[in-house]
Amino acid sequence: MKPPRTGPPTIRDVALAAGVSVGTVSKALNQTGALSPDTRQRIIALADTMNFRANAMAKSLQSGLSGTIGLISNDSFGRFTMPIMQGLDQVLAPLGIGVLMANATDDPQAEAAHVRHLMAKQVDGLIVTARRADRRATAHLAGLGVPVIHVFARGAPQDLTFLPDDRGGAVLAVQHLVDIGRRRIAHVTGPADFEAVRLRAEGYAQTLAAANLPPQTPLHGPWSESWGRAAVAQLAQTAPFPDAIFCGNDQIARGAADALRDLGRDVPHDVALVGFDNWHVMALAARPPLTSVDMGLSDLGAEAGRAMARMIAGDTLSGTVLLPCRLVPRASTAHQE
Amino acid sequence: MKPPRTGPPTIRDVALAAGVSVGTVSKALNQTGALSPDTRQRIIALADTMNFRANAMAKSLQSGLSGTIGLISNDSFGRFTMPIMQGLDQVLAPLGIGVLMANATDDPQAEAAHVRHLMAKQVDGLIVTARRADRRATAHLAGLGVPVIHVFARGAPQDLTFLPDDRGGAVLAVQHLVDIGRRRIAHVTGPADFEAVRLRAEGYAQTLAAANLPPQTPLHGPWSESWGRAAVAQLAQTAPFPDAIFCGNDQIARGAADALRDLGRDVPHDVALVGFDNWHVMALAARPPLTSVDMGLSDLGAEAGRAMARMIAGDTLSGTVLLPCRLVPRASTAHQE
DNA sequence: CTGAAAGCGCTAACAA
DNA sequence: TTGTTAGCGCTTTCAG
Repeated sequence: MKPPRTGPPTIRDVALAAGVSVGTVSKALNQTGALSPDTRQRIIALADTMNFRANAMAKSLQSGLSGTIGLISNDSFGRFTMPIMQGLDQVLAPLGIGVLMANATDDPQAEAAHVRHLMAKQVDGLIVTARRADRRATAHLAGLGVPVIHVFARGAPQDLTFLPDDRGGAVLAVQHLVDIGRRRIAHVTGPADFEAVRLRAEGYAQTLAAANLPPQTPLHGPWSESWGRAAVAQLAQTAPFPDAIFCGNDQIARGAADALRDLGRDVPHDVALVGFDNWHVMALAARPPLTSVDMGLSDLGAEAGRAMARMIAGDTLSGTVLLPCRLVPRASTAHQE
Repeated sequence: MKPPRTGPPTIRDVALAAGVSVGTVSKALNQTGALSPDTRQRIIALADTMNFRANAMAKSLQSGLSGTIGLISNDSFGRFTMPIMQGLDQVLAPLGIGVLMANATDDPQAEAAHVRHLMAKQVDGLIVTARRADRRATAHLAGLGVPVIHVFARGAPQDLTFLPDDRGGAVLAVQHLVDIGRRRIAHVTGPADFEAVRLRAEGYAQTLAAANLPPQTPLHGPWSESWGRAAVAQLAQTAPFPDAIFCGNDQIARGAADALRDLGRDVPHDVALVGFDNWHVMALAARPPLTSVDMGLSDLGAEAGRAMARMIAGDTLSGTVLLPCRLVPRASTAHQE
């Protein structure tokens, strides 16, 4: 006398209950094969009342697809990763694809271990995100046998990469400053070895040139508020003082705003300010709230998700896709009467 | 003539190459069964050179365990979730357990959908994190058939919950202020409907009482910098002005620091400041850098991971575990000569 | 000490 | 239109 089966109902239980074979149930539930409409309906209804859920592991073993992808990132604060993850999940969850996270560090050794762990879990694809210094080492990502997509940080050239259009974002920002009548527009930004920094500086220079305005040499420093403050102090020593500053990120912009207030310069009246990232905790808390460039990270994630789904289905995609940025105007560039 | 097998090597390939049976390979690789030491070694070595990785899906189907758990959170910025995730992954990855993420919102409907998605992926357990308003609705988490652990936010009473010791953290903070000689210690904090807010207020009151100092009614407001500034303005209207403020989080503390500077009050000389969260982007960027209470979120995650591993193995755990907070002293309470 | 065989839950030919 | 059967890759009795 075998113990009365326990646990969730299997396809067998449904077949038994419906008085048909397992194969028939499978066909009914998957909308495949040729079945009389009413057996199909009957089985579907029955499965539903029995609360039957097909065992994902069995399906996976059968199909060779785990139905999960790996997301590997080295952005420990999650400031960039979370929005990307959100966009990703939003398109992948409805497709029945799950996202396995692995927090890597900058240690390539540890990162390789994470990749191994994810591969051992049989992920159907890998999304690689990173704080973006320049192109990162990706040796351990070669020949994995699954699609690899890079988001927000450039990866190996043969892989598909999604990036925000940094140059375009800078154009948006600087053109906005030009449009509100600013003429002496400075650029205070991050370390020069970031590709994004170079691209934004290009967008800055090119927009000024198009407007026949004098470009200024970008000021490079760390991505911090204190650098923003220091940069303003530096700017204050050389006349004429700018009437606008395009900042490389919101932290720098916020530091600049604080320093300008300490100097008695009004933002936006004396100096208009634009940041980058549209990081709400910074942009909204700053005094005044910062106009900023939004990189649309969740869109980036969503696009990567769609591409991943296609690649899992067999398409082969590669190259670099730039997604547009969006300007979010706030008080730091508000029109003055 | 069948096509020459492709794809990763299976246990069959190893068995063939080793000239033994599949069962033997399984035993060798899993350190189970009774095998002669040298066949075991030989097989292990061979599998290694063949770069054999046991198919996780087949193992899962066999064991009934997917080797993944779900992490569901509604903290869209990831500020609280990421450190928890990190601790979790740190203990779970070496155990071969992956973490599937689902970004819920506050919408219970959507959250239920996420839970269904995770359950469909056959997760072996569920970790629930949240921005913590009070005990959240958890109806959709009942009777899932897998262990559920709540981290950082209180869940259903029958589930295991890991929380930071908010009251203890507050005691640490206020005692520190007492120790550096402050006597008029105010408390500016978040909305009163957060359990954490109530607990911290209790710790505050109890520490003052123990030191024979006059307690002040906590000032409640949103978790924002602007509330920190507003609260200082409010405090400024009632003499005597405090010589220390214990703030409910780092954003409030930072707002307070800014407002105090605008008022010409020196921090820490005139007013010492302690924040909560030890959120680096706030605590370090503030002027001066903030002394803060660290909730040890990654420890919380690590503990939850260990507990989850035990529960998956069959242990049944429940109740609420409080983990200690840690005070991180910085310039905002620095000793003055 | 090792091999053979059953079976985890499901899908997909192929038969009936 | 439906049932039967052979696996997917692995573990685990049970024989030998």
